[in-house]
Amino acid sequence: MSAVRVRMAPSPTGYFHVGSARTALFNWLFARQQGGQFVLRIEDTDLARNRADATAGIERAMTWLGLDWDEGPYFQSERAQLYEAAIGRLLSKGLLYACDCTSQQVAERNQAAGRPPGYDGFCRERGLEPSPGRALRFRTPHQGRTSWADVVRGEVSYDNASIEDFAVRKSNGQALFILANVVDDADMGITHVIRGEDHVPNTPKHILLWDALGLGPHPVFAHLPLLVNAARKKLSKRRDKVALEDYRDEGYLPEAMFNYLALLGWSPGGDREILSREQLVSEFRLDQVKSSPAFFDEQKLAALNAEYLRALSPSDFTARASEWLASRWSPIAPFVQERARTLSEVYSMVDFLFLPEVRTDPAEWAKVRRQHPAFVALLEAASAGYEQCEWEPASIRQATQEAGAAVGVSALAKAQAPVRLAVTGRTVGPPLFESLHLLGRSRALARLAAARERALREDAASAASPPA
RNA sequence: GCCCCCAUCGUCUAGUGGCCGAGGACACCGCCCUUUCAAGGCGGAGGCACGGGUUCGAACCCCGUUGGGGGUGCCA
Repeated sequence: MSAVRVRMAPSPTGYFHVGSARTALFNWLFARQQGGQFVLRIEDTDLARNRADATAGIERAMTWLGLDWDEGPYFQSERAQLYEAAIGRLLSKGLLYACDCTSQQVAERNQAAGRPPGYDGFCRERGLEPSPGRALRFRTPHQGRTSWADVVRGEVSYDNASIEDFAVRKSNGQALFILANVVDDADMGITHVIRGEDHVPNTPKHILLWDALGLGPHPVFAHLPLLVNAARKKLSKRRDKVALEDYRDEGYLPEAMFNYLALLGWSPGGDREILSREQLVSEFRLDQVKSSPAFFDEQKLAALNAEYLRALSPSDFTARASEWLASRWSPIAPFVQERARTLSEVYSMVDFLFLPEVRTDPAEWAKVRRQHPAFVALLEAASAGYEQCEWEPASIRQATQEAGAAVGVSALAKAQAPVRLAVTGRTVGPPLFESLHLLGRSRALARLAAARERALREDAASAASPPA
């Protein structure tokens, strides 16, 4: 009886997707309940899209959720020799062949022949020598079927003839995910591969490679249902709010998120929904996970979060809320410290970070408008610059300076005043560029637009009824 | 196009052949409580995609249809 070993294998894309969080959670629950190990492995075979700071983000997010790992993180980028050894073995068995087709050539041949997309096996019998500049492809068998008993979906089966000769090594010599994944799962003794449904089509390839490498019995596969948006499409970074840290920043409690995620695709049965971490560990059943996609419903998450909030003692609630509040403004705390004479003044210097819309003193508004004839033009120029620039204090400063110059305001100080009023509602406060940075681009732009409209409305009104 | 998968209220789900005249939760509506708003209590509307089988009996099993999704990269 071998102990359960599962793994979470994210690619370092710069943020931790809620779908990844759910996958990580189910792996973690299964490992903890079975008394097994949970391994963290970073799938960074594609150096081109690797982000140096991404791993830290993944670790931070998992730690926030309370998912601790027993081993790792391992990095595929440091394990290339292992993949090379596996490639050597496959090569010696004649299971790999070199290919110098470009994807464009493949596409053109397919189109010309009226074939569906996918590699056409052009080099399969050409006998090309493996060499730099040539990719290596797996010689997929043309007969037979590849199937497995998926823990959540039951028997899944593919006709081998429908599986293309997929690449395992790029022409630049780098091993591909599909190969690295199999080699690592074997090397790390992974017993259960629990991952998203989007990996189902990869699974027959994994099994084929696994067997070709003679790695013994393959792991048990469990493909979790996808998390979808309101349109029932896979959650994606472009369309949807998918970064776990965004939910954290908006004040969701990790224990509520933990509980909610556990309910996506699984249920304890009966009427219960609020379950502690311990209850989830003991009651979770991998083989009861549903196979249909689940909508990530923030409204329901919020309701659950509210229940967790109410369940806190008043002192715990105060502590958690204070901690969150502090985390929101602490990046500019040193600047506030220099300017505040009393603690009570701190509030008026940071309130713009918390208010949904700025509150502007009418007298200050009037004063700034009087002193800055180019008010509207400046806001417009600043908005245009802010949309383009990198969202860092130095770049924001430069964009502001350029916006000022564009409307004939050469002094940076003069260019700042209208922006500050629009964005913070005040004429004094912590340094503007740090404040903007912390506020975030979208909120900053929205406030600039609101102030501009207000000014235009006033101008229109005064033009309609000129003062006597 | 081809391959694979999925299908219970708007949403997350309970349901594994009789306990289902289908239960809970979120959202929605109404009432109560209440100085307000929440919270809480009570009630309401709302679903087994469709068609064939199998069976004494089907939300549950089988087949088909329809609808939806995933994949189809020298990405992961």
